[in-house]
Order: sequence, then C-alpha cells, then structure tokens
Amino acid sequence: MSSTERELTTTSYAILGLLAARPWSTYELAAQMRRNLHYFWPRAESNVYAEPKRLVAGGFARASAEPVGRRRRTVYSMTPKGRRALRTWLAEAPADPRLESEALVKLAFAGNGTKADLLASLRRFREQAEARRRELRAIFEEYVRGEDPFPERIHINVVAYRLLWQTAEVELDWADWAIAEVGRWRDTTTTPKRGRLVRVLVEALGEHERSTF
Amino acid sequence: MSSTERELTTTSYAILGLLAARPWSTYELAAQMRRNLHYFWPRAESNVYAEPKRLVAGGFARASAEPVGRRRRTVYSMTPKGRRALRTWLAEAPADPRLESEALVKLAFAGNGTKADLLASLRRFREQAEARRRELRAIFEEYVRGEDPFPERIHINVVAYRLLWQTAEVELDWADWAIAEVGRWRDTTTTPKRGRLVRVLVEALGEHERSTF
DNA sequence: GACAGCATGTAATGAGTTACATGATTAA
DNA sequence: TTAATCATGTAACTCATTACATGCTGTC
Repeated sequence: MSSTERELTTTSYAILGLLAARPWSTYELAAQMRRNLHYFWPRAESNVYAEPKRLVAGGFARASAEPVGRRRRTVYSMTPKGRRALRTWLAEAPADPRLESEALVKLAFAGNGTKADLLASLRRFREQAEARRRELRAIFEEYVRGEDPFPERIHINVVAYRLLWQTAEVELDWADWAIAEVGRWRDTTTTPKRGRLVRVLVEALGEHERSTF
Repeated sequence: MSSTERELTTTSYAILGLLAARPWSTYELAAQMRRNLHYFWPRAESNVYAEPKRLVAGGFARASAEPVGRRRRTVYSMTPKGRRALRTWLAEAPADPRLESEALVKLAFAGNGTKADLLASLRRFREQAEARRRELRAIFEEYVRGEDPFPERIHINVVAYRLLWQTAEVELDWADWAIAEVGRWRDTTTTPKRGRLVRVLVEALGEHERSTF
C-alpha cells in the first residue's frame, strides 16, 4: 500500500476481471483476450504477459510457477486485495470510448489521392467489418446451439455482443453506401451537387426523428 | 532519405493531410484535430505539438517562426516530399480499426460488481453517445444552413459524418435497450431465462437477413 | 525424425499521455 | 486591474508495440 504504488490501468482491470473467475496461465489469458476483449479492448499479447507481473507487484494477484518440461508456466490467481480493487473500479464512471480508424483518416484526406485509392480503402473497411460480423455470427451460433463455454455469463455476453453486432452491421451498410456514393464522383476533389449531399444529411437526421419521437 | 529515418505514423499523416490544404500554426492544428479527427483519430494535444517537429526533422514539413509579442508561434507548411509521402500512404491499405470502450470492459466483468454500478456505467455510455450525436447534429446543421467552413470538402465530410452519426445512433438505441434489459435482472450474476436471451441474438441475426437478402 | 504450430516468454524502443508552466488577450 | 480563457509550448514517464527467441507436442 505504499504511496508510490502505480495506478492500475484498464488493462489491469481487464486481467483482474478474468482472474476473478478462476486462475489462468498467461497463455490462457492471452487467448481469452484475443477471443473476446479484443473487440473492445485490443492489446498486443506481450502486454498480457507484462500486466500480471504488475498485478503481482501490487499485491492484486499471486503467481505460481508450474514446470512444463524444462520450461516454467506461470499461473496467476487473484488476491482479496485484487477483488476489492476490481469491485471499486466497477463503481467508477467509465472513460470516454475511443475509436481509431485509419480508413476514416484516409477518407478525410482522400482529396490528396486518387479515387481508386479511396475505393480500395473503403473496400478494405468493408472487408474488416464483414470479417468481424462473421466472427460474431460464429459466436452467436454457439449460443443458439447451447455450446457456449461460459453459460453462466450468457446474460452479460448477449448484451455486449448485441452492440458489437449492430455496430458491424452499420459499418457494413455504410461501406456499401459509401462505395456507391464515391463511385458516382468524377474524382476525389470535384464536389458533386451540393443539394444531393445535404439531402443525405437531412435524411440521416430524419430517420432518427422518426425512430425517437 | 537516410535509412535511420523513422517511419511515419498515422498521426503523422493526419497532420500532413491538414498541411496539404494550407499552412497551420500548431494551435490551429490542435483545434482542427479536436474538432474533426478526434472522432476517429483521437490524440492528446501535446502530441500535436510534437508531431510536426518530427515531420520537419524528416523533411516532410517546414517550420517558420513568427513572433507574437514576446512569444514565438510556429507555423508549419508542407514540402513536396511530404506531399509525395501522403499520396503514397493514401494508396496503402488502412490498418484494422480499433475500438476501446471501458464501458464494455466494465459490462464484461459486471458480475463482480452491483447491478446499480452496471446501470450507472451504461447510463454514462448513453450520455457519451448522446453528446456525440449532439455535436454531430450541430455540424450537420451548419451544412444545411450552408455555413460549413470547408465547402470544397463537403462530399468527403458528408460520407464520413454519416458513419459517425449512424454509429452514435446505434449506440444510443443499444444503451436504451441494455438499460431496460439489465433493469429486468435480479442482480448481475443471476442468469435470466436462457430462452429469451437466445431469442435476442436470433432476432439480431434476423434483422440482418431481412435487410440484406 | 522433421516440421508445423502451439505455448511461453524477454528486450528494446517509442508514441502517446499526464502534468506542468507561462505569455497573450478579452471581458467585467 | 483582475480574472478567465486562449494560445503555446516542455518534461517526465510509461504503457504498449514490434521484434525476437526458444521449448514443447502432435502428426505425417
């Protein structure tokens, strides 16, 4: 409890959250991060090896080394202090979400490149969204078939996955529309009829009015 | 062109993209990043002060110092090398997008906290989405009134903003639904009727089938 | 017995963040 | 003339990434 103790990061709490269910080896933690958290808290694997060490240093987790042949495998488990920290953190307001999309940056500055480049970038965006939707669908089907690995967490997972699914849907639909729209342009710098573009915005706003009021 | 030259990051290209339009002072760059890029490439302001220096070091931009009272103000502009680099980058495939949502991490591990905590977190998520929608609506209305500051970029901005808007909409709708759903739970750990939860997933899938096939 | 892929890490480096500092300008 | 806020940065720190390394295990 020294005052020099570092603050835990969201990544710390993500690991703690996993440890709250049961002890995990680092590799299992990495696999689990890749399978699920990766959609809303992506981190490189090496981080998943580093973070538990920090948790142990702070007294939030315990490490036990099991030999596997000539190598060691470290299995981490949670301490009461870790559990308290997790509970406290869950009561705090979440930070603002953060989206990083290189495809949108490229779109924003597309005027400095060719129309073909922009279309290729949008198509890539579309593929990424479609890949995500495919992965989510596979998970959904596990649930429908009753083969989900953590049935006691289904209520939480359904809520979370629903957002991810709908986001992927919106991105896909948008990508199709955007590709068609850009396809109508002469090039990336010539502005098409302003009236039509403004109408797109008004329609977007309008859909909302209908659905909320 | 020394081989020790560092690679440019997406942030570098974002700044280059702005410089492609005209010279900017660092403060203006920061303001512009805050106003627009922030939605899909959020960066701390200090970064916006550091990045142009790296661009200058690499020969991608030029800095000119203008005194303002006893202080200096640095104005950056683009070099031909910078313009070439930007064009080349636009032709490359965009990296995978990346979403970081602490609210979703808290949802994923909500079983370790109270229902009240989870609801508070979801409400915060909702507020964040609503704030974003409000900001976007204000920008939209500028366009509708014909008061947008860069009318020559309207075709690009309309495409980009439409995605941001629809994403905000989905998040809002989801948040409302999620708050209602969690409201029906006894607590964060008791699993409600599995059948109903699975139906939610099936319906999500179903909406898609209808709209695409 | 070799090869692919799974499992388990370490090291170096750097982009980005937070925190701090202070001059200029405007409104009250 | 304050006070607030706009404008303009610097410094320290660290989380996270990329790149590397190597043991284990099943299979052909």
